[in-house]
Amino acid sequence: MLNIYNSLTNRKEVFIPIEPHKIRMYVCGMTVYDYCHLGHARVMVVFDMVYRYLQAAGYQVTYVRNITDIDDKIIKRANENGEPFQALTSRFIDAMHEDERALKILPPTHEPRATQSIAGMIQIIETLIEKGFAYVGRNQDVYYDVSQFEGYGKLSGRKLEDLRAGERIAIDEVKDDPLDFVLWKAAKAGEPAWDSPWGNGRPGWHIECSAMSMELLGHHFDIHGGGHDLQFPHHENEIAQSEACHGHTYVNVWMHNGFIRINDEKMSKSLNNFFTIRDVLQSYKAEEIRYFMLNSHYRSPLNYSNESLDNARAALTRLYTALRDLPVGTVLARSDYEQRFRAAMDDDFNTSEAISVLFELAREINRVRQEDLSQAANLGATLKYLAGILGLLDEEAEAWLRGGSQTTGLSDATIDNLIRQRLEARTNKNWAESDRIRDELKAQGVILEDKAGHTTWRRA
RNA sequence: GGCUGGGUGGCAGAGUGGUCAUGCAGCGGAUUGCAAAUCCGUCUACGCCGGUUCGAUUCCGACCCUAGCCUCCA
Repeated sequence: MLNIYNSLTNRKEVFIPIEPHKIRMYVCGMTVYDYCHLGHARVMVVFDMVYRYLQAAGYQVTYVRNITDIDDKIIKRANENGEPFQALTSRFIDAMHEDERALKILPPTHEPRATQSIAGMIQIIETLIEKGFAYVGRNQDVYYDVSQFEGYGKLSGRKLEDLRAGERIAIDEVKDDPLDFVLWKAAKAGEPAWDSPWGNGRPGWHIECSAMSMELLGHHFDIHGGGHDLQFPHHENEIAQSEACHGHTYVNVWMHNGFIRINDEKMSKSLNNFFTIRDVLQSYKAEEIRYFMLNSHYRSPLNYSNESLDNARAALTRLYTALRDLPVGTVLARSDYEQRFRAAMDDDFNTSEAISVLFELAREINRVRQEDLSQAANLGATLKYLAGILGLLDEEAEAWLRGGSQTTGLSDATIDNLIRQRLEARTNKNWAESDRIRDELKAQGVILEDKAGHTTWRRA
């Protein structure tokens, strides 16, 4: 039985889909004006893991992850670059897809863009105005009237008076209440704009997700996810808009992933302490990034450091080493390993515990491979199968181990050649020469392992 | 100030009212020409102070420290 922690109720709940065997899930994606950083990578990886596991658990999942391709930052950046905003966004959408492919992120079922749902947004705003939840402000922007929505604050656990008492609420003459948020922004000269009943303008940030999710998933769906920082105000506002518009529950389960940190501080654009995915891919394999993220629970903060990535590399090396040289096997049906793996995943996606099962499989493979190779192969198939649910261990073991972090100066052919020379020395019991060659390779980041009849190698 | 979280062994990171997380590192052994890899064994824990309990790292309360949100942010 699957349990998911629901940010709306602050506790784990038994998950019951609205329609049996089907799940409709929406995740807030990127605003595309720059390269994705590790924080974005975490959202991608976490919800990719969720998507994969829900499917492995037998659900038919419709997964929507949007792209925000119009907003103030995009306009600003496009102006700085002196290019149309569409040129900017399409470039970074391509870059994002490249990063996702590297990280083995499965494409969502739908990937809608804000600019393609303007009509839907206008429709919602019109309904909100009709129902008295929205008004045109003194600057021609359209605002949501927070005081009209009874449940405002239920997701983030805030009360309106607490919010008003907040230190950072600025007085704003154009709104009735400083907490009211913008649904539609009137365009200034030269800004991208769409025609609307309130004049030329563009959507506010929150409305796009209400419109896109509604178009693709209906007015009521199962899971809505995103980074923890979106809980307030973004998701709170989404609930306010959608539920005021349709008059019933918008989403059953809200999921929020924790942040990536640098030196115990949130990684973010505003703090300028971020690493882009492509930065990190210079020194580490994508799978190492993925493992690093999955090794801790999705709601925990995750401190980024080279040590953590090195750790991930060592862990993956151990798993791939167990898989190396195994014949093809059959996945063990209903094994104790699989049951414990699923039990861990059913407990709010406890990937850390699920991964520990992978290591137990690896140990068992190593234990039995001498006496019972076919059993080892079956265990190996089981290991690959379970790891696959997390999007791990998808590579061929030998290739992964030889791949290393980055290509060393030595070519595979050179390495093989040196190994041949060393083999000759060993046949003649010329240990000094044999060790010299091994040290030489080690200095180049190549580690040798002498087996019964042959020598294998891997890059450190 | 309001609201959420978190403090676990050398490091990373799960979890539990009374037997093991797991990975890396350390130590001892097996194996090896020596290594590497692997296997077996093994050591360093649960912020602080009280309470509940036969027993608490795990439940309750206070305290200290720390992160996040309250402004764009994954």
